[in-house]
Amino acid sequence: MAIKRQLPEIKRRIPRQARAAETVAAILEAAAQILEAGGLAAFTTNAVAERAGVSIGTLYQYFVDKNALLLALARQEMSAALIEVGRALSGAGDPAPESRVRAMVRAMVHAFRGRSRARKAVVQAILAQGLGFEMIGPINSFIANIGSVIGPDATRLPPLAREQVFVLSRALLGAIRAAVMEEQPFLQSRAFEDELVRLVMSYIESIARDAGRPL
Amino acid sequence: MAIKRQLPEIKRRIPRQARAAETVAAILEAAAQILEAGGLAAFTTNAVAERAGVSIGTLYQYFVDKNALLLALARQEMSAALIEVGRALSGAGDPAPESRVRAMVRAMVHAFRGRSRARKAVVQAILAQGLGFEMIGPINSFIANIGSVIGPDATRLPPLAREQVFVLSRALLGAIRAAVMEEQPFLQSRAFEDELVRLVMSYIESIARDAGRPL
Amino acid sequence: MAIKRQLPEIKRRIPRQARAAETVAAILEAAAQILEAGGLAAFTTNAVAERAGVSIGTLYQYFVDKNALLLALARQEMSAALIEVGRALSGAGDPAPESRVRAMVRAMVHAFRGRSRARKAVVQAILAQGLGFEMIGPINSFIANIGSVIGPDATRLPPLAREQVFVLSRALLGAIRAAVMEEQPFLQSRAFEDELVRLVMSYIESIARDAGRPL
Amino acid sequence: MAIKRQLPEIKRRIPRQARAAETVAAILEAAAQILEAGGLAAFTTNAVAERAGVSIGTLYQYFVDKNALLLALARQEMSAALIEVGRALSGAGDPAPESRVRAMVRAMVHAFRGRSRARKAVVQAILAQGLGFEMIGPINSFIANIGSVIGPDATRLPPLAREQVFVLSRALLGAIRAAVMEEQPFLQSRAFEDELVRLVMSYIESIARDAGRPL
DNA sequence: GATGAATGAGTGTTCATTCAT
DNA sequence: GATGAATGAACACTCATTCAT
Repeated sequence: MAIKRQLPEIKRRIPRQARAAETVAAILEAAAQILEAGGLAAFTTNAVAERAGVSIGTLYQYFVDKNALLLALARQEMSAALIEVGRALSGAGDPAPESRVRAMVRAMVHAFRGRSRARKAVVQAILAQGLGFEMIGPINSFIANIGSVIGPDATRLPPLAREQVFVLSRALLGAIRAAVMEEQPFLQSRAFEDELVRLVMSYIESIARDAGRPL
Repeated sequence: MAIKRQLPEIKRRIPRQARAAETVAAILEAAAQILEAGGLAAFTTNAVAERAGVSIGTLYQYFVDKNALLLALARQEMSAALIEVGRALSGAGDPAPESRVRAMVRAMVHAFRGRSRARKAVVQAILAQGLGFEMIGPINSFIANIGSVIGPDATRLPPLAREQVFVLSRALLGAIRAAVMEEQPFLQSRAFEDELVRLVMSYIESIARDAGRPL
Repeated sequence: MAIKRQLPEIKRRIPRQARAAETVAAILEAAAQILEAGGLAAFTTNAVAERAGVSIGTLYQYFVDKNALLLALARQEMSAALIEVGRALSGAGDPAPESRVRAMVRAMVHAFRGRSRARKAVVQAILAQGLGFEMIGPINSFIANIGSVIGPDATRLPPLAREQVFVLSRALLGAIRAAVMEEQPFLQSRAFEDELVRLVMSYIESIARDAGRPL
Repeated sequence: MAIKRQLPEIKRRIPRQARAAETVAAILEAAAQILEAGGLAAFTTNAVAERAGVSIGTLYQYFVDKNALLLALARQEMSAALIEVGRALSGAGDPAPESRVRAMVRAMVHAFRGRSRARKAVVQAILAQGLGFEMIGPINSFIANIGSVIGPDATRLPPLAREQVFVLSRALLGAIRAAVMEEQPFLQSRAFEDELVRLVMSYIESIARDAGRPL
């Protein structure tokens, strides 16, 4: 059994009181706003503290350094996005494969829409540190089981191979991410959604065909 | 007190002498090395000048500012990658669609391999400035005509729609980029290549099918 | 890459604590000393901070930029000089016109004596920015009413015309300034004072005569 | 007899050939243009050389350093102004004192009008170096004899005292200079000219009266 | 003589972080 | 716990000046 790599202590202290929790929330919200408004360039600890209405000293009481703040924000935003996607998928009405894929795609596009500059900056910073893996992990495992999620019991696909999970998840995320970052006007259009669905469906169908179990 | 009328020129002077050309090359090479070794964080004008073996003043004789240097590097790296891909594609022996796609995929993976951190940093910085479009433009137009490149004359596809070009190019690039950035061990494996080919082929086939011209 | 959204505020923060006020005073005093010792050429933010015994960061905590520091110093020096002149004038014993003019002239010469290089540099810098009007404003309005200040109630002059105020104030200031700048040995002599008084008195008398109300 | 203080060598070489003289002229003209367009801040040796159409090396062939260039320019501009004033005075028609003073005043205002920014910058720089005396010397001696210039033979005044010359010249110059530097709209108005004339005339008359020789 | 590529000390300014109060 | 004044290393960038060609 692999030893869990202990991540370096992120928080200086665990907030035990209601007030402390509020303070942390205020700081994170301020960080997101600053990021949204001015990008990574405007993201300074002093600016965040000021907007949060706390002193710079207080900020450092809860976050060891600037990076810890960024990481905490990244985790918060990512998990929010994942929850949204998960909810969309579990509540899908039509059980047809394509309907479920479409629901997922729509949820992802939606999740990446609001506060796009903040998310973009966070993603950028995270990637720059090579921590992308940690953050994308949940999405990864989610797509790994896409076969079972999609197919009816009879034609259920076996779990995808490592490379297949990788290619599918990164291709999908990559296309959405690029649309967000380049601020493409068609980001929320039906046509774009259609093509994303086509991307996923055709890939899965190809795998299913090769496995002798066409959907 | 630091405000100056600054004409919007990119290069400060066009190198007319052999020595100057060498200097520019040295600076660009140094920039790539610094980026490769330490990422965007280590990319300071002073560090680049020092590694290039020139004074900081000389660096500024050829690049208006730090950003211009980054842009110049980006253009250089991008065009190098594109040339590699183009060559691979034009020189493909087997005219079968899948062979050609495979050649392209292989060239792209190859192109993105060496000096990955430098390329990563460059790409990151470019995207952060919203200049992604300019840099990715050539790749875009390349994929836009993929239909005609791939199909036999009889079944030649019409040019892809804007959203289709976008989704296909970004999905493919996104998957490769992620593999590079996350330093995935399978980056150059046959399995990974196979899946990338599958991604492209299944997508194109799906379009062809919808257009009533199956490959 | 050095571009930032900068709100147009002059002071970065209003000093709320005693220590802060001391720091600001120390910086201003240091600035005056540096200017006095080496003129505008020696006036660098680093030099000022060092002489003030604070870090460069502290200096920037109280002054947005070098210019703001210069402006603050200018305001301080100017108002000090004006207060001196005002005091001299209000406290004059002899109400005879010439006595009052002499008191004013003496106060101005006195005010411009100490720390002449500092004042000179400050004035120079202010003028270079076209802010001369703002700084000289108080002196202007002071001289504008010189007629009423000087004359007995019966012969009180009407307010001077714009051009008259200008010529009289600039002529007087110009002569004093030149004596200071050229370090004329007679700066504080009685003879020099006499001639300045003559300059003002003869000008005013000429105006009074034209207005039909000889003093 | 006082030993003439040998001014530090200004020119590196005395231009002996026509071409060299042209080059020097071009550089000085370029310097004036740069100064006029962008003030002292834009006045860099490289900018001057470029506008003059010569290499920076050539500029340094004729001027030891930046300061020498500035000084040369100052001398040129000053003497041009003086010549203008002298011409105006010698060619005056009406011999009445006030007419002659008016001619002089008008010439001075005129001389300081064109290329005001350049002159302003030059004056500023000169003063900052404490070389004001050298430059204003000619003007000084000009005003010293104003008495004899003005009065008819019978009432000719004796030469003014040192302090009187100083006060009159500096007062007049100061008023004009201030109007130029503050870019006063009335600079060329008749009203302004009238007041300058009044300033000079009333001062001279006062002296004449004290000397028992009213004009 | 002329050129212009190269130099590098020096400037203004930022911002993450500390610590005395 | 909270504050915010103070710190100072680090950075981008300028420009007068030199000197090999």
